[in-house]
This record gives sequence, C-alpha cells and structure tokens, in this order.
Amino acid sequence: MSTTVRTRFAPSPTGGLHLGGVRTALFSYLFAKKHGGQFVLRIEDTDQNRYVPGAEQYIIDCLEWCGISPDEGPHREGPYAPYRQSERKASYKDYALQLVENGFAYYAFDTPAELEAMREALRSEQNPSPQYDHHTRMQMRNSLSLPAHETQALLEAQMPYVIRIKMPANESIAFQDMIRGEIHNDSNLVDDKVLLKADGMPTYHLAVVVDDYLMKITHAFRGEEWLPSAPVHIKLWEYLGWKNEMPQWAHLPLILKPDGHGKLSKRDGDRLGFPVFAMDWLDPKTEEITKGFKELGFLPEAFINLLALLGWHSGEEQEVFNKAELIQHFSMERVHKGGAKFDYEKAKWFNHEWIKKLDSHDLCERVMQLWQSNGFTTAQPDYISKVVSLVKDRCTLLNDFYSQSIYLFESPASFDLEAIRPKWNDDKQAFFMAWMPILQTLNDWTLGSIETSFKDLATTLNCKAGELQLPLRIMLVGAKHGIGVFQIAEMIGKENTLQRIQKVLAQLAN
RNA sequence: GCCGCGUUGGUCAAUCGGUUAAGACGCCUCCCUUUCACGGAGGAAUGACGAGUUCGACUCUCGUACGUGGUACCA
Repeated sequence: MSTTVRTRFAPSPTGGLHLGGVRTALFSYLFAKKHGGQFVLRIEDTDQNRYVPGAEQYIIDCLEWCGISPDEGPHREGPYAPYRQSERKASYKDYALQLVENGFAYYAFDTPAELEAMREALRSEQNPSPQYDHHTRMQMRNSLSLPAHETQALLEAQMPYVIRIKMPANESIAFQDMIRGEIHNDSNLVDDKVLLKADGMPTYHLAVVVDDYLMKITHAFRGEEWLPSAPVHIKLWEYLGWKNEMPQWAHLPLILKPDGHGKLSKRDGDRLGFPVFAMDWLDPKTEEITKGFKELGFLPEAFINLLALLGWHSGEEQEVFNKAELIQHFSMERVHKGGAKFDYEKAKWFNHEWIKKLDSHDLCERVMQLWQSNGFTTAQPDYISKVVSLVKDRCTLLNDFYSQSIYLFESPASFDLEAIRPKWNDDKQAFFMAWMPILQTLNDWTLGSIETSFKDLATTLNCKAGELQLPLRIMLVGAKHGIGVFQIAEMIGKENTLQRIQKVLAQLAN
C-alpha cells in the first residue's frame, strides 16, 4: 500500500480562478510538496449550463504562472486520466447504481414542479427551505415510496429520474478536519442530496468522492463553504465501501471582502479597485475582462507569498518567503480557522518587498519582457539593467518601472514650470547659462564631477546650490520626482542634459 | 428559521493558564534627503459580552451577541 501524499485541486471552470481558489490550490501544492507527494488537478466541468469555454486552460495557465503547476491533470499525462469530470461520466452512474442496489440510494422521479410544490406546501416561517429528507421522502415519488413493480415500470418507460442518497436517521456523523478537529453533524438535518442528475451527470458530491477514491487522493483541501456537505461525502465513502481509504479533510477559511462582509467575489475587485483573479480573464460569453494580478504588475513570487500569509502564519517574524521556504515552513497546524479579509495595501507591500529582493538580473529580464510586450523597447539591455537597479526602490508594481524611469530614456513631454517660476530669478538664469559651457567641456561625465562642477559654480556665483537643484530636476525629469539629479545627468549623457536645460530655459523666458 | 464554522488593534496576526498581549501592513510624528521614494527612530490603536473552572484566563467550559457559510437536478 502506498503512503504517498496526493492532494487535489478540483475547480469548476465556470468563471475562472479567484483568490480563494488559488489559495486552495497553493495550500494543496505546499502540503503535497512538503511531504514529497503529488498535486493533482481535477476539473469539475459537468455543469453544462455554466460551463465557460477556455476556463480550463485559464486555470492551468494561472497555476503555471504561480509556479504551482499540478503533477497530474488534463494538461499532461497521468496514471489516473482522464482528469475531466465530463470525460469520466460513464463510471459515475455505475457507482450510483451500486448504491441503489445496496439500499444506500434510491431513484426519485419527482419533476421540478413537484419538488417546488412540496417545498411550497411545507414552507413556513420556521422552515423557509424544506428539504427532501427522511421526513418528506415517503411522500414523494421515488423507489422508496413506490411499490417495486411501479418503480420498475417507470424505469422501463424511460421516465426521467435522479438518484438520491438515503441519509440515515438518528445518526451522529463525525469526522476529523485537519484544521478544525472533530466536527459533528446530526444526520436528521442532512438532506437526501442528488447524486446523479436526470441528464446522467453526477453532482459534485458523487463525482468528488468517486474521483478522490479512484485517483487515490490522500488529503482533500477545499473551501470552508463545503463544510455543510461534508457529512454527505463521509456517508458516501462509507456506503461505497471505501471508508478506510477516505482522505483527510482540510476545510480552508474563507477570504473575505476587505470592507463589508461576505466572501470575496469577482465584483468586489471591480468595485474596490484591485484584482481578485491571478491573471486577466476574458469571459467569452460576456466579453468582459477581469483584471489579474499578473497584468497589474505583480510578481508570481509575491502573489503566492501574500496568498500563503492569508490564513496561514509561520509563527516566526519572517513574512517574505519564496516557494521553497513556504514548502519548508508550511504546516496545517498553523492554518487559521477564521476567515481573513483581503488587504490590497499589504498585497502591494509584498510585491514591493519582492521587487527589492529579486536578483537584479532576473528583475531586469522581467521588466524588459513587460516593456517588450507593451511595445516599449528603446535602450540597450545593460542600460536598462542599470536603470532598473537605480529605480527599483520606488517601484511597487512591475508597471511602475515605466513611469519611474521614462525620463531616463526620453525627454519629458512637459515640464512642471509652475514648480520653478515662483522662485525663479535672474541669478538662477545666469547660473544655468554659466553652467552649460562648463558641462560642455567636462571631460569626465560622471555623477561626481557633474555634481562638483555644479556646486563649485554655485559657490563662485554666490548661489545656494540647494535652491538650484529643484529647477535642475524639473529640467531633467519634468516633475518633482525621481532619483538623484546628478545621477540622472550621468545616465542620460551630456547632450541630453544640455538639451533639456536649454529647453526649459527657453520656456521660462517666454 | 434551522444547521455548521468562526471571533486578539482599521487589516494580517503571535501567544498554546502566569508576558509591560510580539511582529507586519496602513496611519501619525521626527530624522535622513533642498524632489519622490528607500531607509532609520518613535507614536496612537487589540483580547465581543456575561457567567463559571482556577491561586491566576486572551488562553479551558457554558451561555449570549455578532460575523460567516450552507440549507438546489450549482459548485
């Protein structure tokens, strides 16, 4: 018997991947890798009404970008293929029938209208959502309430049916959750969930149990929203005779909206101005684009780092972890029980830390790649490399590199003259007029000598060097920001420096 | 309504019966810098409430409140 850890991520490709989903995948991945096991991707794609084409590939792409690609899944060969629920359709029915045969499930012929009628009849203030359960099932049209020959007749007449689990009465269903410990449920309060739909497709409940069994999953991670249906799954494992192979469960806490309440959803991102998807998602049905962390300039390292710290904590002071460190430090005991509100400010801080932490060659590669894809490719790689290391401290997102360094590549489109004018005078004009020829003849074009010539001249002309620096900055950058002025002059070279000074001097004269 | 899960500053959170209740983000002040940042120093800000157990409770138990999830032929 194998003891290899096998975790799985079972997303539904109905709308893409939001933060909660990626985090489930991440924790599954970290746990599997920590124990030298495999991480399996299993696609939940049998809801034809909601299926979104392209979503599966999108999920695979997101996981790859995050650096947590599954070892097995629809994107690659694996011993338990196929990994798409839709392609496993045939086998689920057999298991459902096996359950019926053993008395753990039954055929139900009720039409949607009949179901609605039952709910309507039983609905009250005390019970706003009546269930199909051991209280009501004998009043419904199913193989439990009908005589055997009638059931047989309906079946032969091809009457549409679903298969429902027969939840036992008066039983305490308990299971062990890796995060929450022992959890109890009263079987009387669990309804007879549909296992096989009228179209022959399994519901999640049946499919996930069958697949986890067949794929030999040892540890199942999912969101806390699945906790209420866990007792159904527990009984299924038991009824199918696989109790000893049941995986360990881990129900991850929810990621909540940063402001109000509730689970974080796609709409919150639009509303509050931050991404909730890993990468840009173009919904083929609505043609709507949802912005992703990647496109907004997040590094995948930072993304998984911030996600890992949302609901998990190492217990030590370290907060910035690379993937290897996450794997090493990760432990289920330190996963939180309570939901965590997402904080975009902290998310950006993580990215900033990662920009500073990244090897400068690596960082430069990524910046160049980004610029290339945006059609901005001007300078030589070694110049860009120098620029990147000079400005990286002031960049929070990868996209900031453009705005933070554009003045090192081209002359500013406009100059903030209003920042200079109030204190501009003839002395300052005279200073720059005198400085230009000095620069012109400066042989050693380095930060140090440029600065020395600037300060020496200021002393000679009895000007305050400090007061001249802001005008010079405006001349070179166009605005009140950027790296050291003399550094800028050195970077852009003598010709550009003189040109920009002249340009502003001319504009000030008008 | 019922059931499940949860609750330490604005946010992420440490603590696993005895601490001045860490740290980080954000915010504020100062320093550095005659730009914007980075960096450095400091500050404000936390145990939902009520009982009980105990010499002692943020920590254990119970209750209440609040939050959140579920209550579908959706996942």
